Amino acid sequence: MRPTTKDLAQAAGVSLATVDRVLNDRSGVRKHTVARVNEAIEKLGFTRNLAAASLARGKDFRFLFLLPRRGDLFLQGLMAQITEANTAFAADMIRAEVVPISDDDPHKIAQLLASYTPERVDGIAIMAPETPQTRDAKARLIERGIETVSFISGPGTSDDVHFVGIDNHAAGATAGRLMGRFSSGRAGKILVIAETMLARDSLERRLGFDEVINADYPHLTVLPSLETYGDSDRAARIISASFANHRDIAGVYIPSSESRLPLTHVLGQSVVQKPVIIAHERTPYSEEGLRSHQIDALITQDTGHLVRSAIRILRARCDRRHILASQERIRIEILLKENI
Amino acid sequence: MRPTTKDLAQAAGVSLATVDRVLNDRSGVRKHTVARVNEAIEKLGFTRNLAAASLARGKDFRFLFLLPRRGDLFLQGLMAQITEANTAFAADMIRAEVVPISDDDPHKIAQLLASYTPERVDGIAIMAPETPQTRDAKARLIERGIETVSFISGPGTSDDVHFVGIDNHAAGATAGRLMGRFSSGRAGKILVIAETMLARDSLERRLGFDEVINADYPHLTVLPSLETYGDSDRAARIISASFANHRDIAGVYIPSSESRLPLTHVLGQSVVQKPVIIAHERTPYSEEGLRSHQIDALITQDTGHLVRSAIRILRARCDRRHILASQERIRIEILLKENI
DNA sequence: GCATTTTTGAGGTGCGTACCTCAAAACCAT
DNA sequence: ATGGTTTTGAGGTACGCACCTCAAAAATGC
Repeated sequence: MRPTTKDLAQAAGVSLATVDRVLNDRSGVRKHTVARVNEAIEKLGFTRNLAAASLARGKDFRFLFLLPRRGDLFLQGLMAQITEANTAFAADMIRAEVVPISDDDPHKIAQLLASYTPERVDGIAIMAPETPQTRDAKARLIERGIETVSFISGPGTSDDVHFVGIDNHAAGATAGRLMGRFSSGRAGKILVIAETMLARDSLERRLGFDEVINADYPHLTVLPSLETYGDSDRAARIISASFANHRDIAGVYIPSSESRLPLTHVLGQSVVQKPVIIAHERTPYSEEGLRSHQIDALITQDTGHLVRSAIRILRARCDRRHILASQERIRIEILLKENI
Repeated sequence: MRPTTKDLAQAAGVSLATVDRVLNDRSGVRKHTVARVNEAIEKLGFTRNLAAASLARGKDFRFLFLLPRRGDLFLQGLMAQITEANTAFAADMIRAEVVPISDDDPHKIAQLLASYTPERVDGIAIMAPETPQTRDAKARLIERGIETVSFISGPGTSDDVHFVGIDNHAAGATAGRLMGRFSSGRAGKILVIAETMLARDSLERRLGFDEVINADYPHLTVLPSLETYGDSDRAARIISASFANHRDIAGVYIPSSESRLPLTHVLGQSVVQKPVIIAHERTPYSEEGLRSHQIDALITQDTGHLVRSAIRILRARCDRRHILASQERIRIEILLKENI
């Protein structure tokens, strides 16, 4: 049978109360005694029974996901995953809710963060660009005892908060490698179409992409990024112009998570030879594009994994429990038609 | 606050004892009453507090992983993951142990399975080819109340047991697609080197591989599979012979999880143009091959995910709890140097 | 309507931990 | 040694549920 706190107390020659004080590092125990208890923990291989602990604590956890308000397919998928995770984690006394934010207004976000109290919220996953304002607000949240993780949107330089997401530079490099290898030595231009290059993710992806293309595929030239700003008319105009200017477009790379708008306009162009098309994120639209051979490859991150990982990390930090790093690492996935 | 069994009893107008009988479907409750309780569950949105339940039950779970005795790098990695999972799941009262088996002796495996009793073992993950003997043995295990899952090695036709692993046909097809696209229109032969084609995984992968190559890359010809039987001398001989016979080897595909042996001999050949090399599974060796550009792509499955998924499924089935399918789906991953 | 069977209620115990109180013991400086 | 402070012990309650017993109530068969 597994050792309990009683066994621990006996082995360490102290009382249950003292064991409890050590386990939940409460004050009022001499260093010497703490050491004795810890030795006993080692010796017996004691592991806290989390079931009993969370039962005794009688606490339930409330986590928030602060997500950009604009509801593209990727974000919709993300929200669906949060709903699903909610039912899955219900048994663990965990609820997760989505809070829509305007990710372009750091001041407002900081204000929102400042409004949360530990009584109502235990942890927050934030998908927003890192700014001085939000960084400060996060620091103050932690002081108040609310855990935070950076979600999907780029890792801050601050190491004190976890980041749940992928290395976008590497993701771009992966796209670059595929573009190079898929284009079969054919010389030409590469079109890069983003929603906006102000977004850090797109920027980093482009850097990684360029690095690989420039290093290993000299016959390919990456054109300056086009930005749609989410505007269909504008997208139609600039994409058509690019195809008119360059007769030798060998590939199209779409670093944004929203690929639908740029893709519809790219696919509408008449071309001699179909360019290699690589986009990011799995959505019903992009998946269909892959199936019908319109898209050649997708670089994705598993949204279900992202959500569950964020929740697990927040939960573990609430109990200052150890995190299993290998489980929480989000991988850069490559999707072809065959392994959808 | 979350509703408890007391709230349920009150809402349904029955006693706690009856609620308990319904929840743990014990006998002796009229259909009518069961329905009333279930309605109350719906209405209140009651969820069993698993922490309390598993605490009250006071049970700990013991799961076994029956893995082939031969200890190649892939299996070593798998075992490391089981050890790691063990510490991670300790808090949930779950222990996992590895039992080495000879996967070529169905009779012995069936015998081993027959020796397990529900008192000592709660669930078993079995990595072995499906045979009539093992299938029967599994069925008898389930009758005795021991849960089983098929692990990595091919899904049986029987739907009553879960399968934790990838679709090997699709994995082979993915490899085929990459081979076709990476070989840049260059015509030639494709060498397939397996440990043995008696293994169902290798067979299915090869089928998927051929399907794609034959359909979309007519300039590539897939040669009959070479089998090393894990013998280094034999590998050296047959691989050298193949390279001598065919001057135009454009690619090498290694469907087995053990890629070290075939690869060392392939890399030793002197060739005019380096063939595209695609292998399976991430090991320290194959990872290094990817880094040093010796291997062009790896098709892998996440061993950590495999192990945790098997444990979660066994655990859920012990409590006849619902399984979150999306979390347990093992993906076919593509690894390039950039997204290692 | 009777005896018999089935269903239900009431109540208890225990799981391993958290957290509380109060008193006793050990330690410390003077 | 004295008083004051810190550390420890003993004991309790509570958490939500599983599982048990025994008696009462209800349904059933004849």
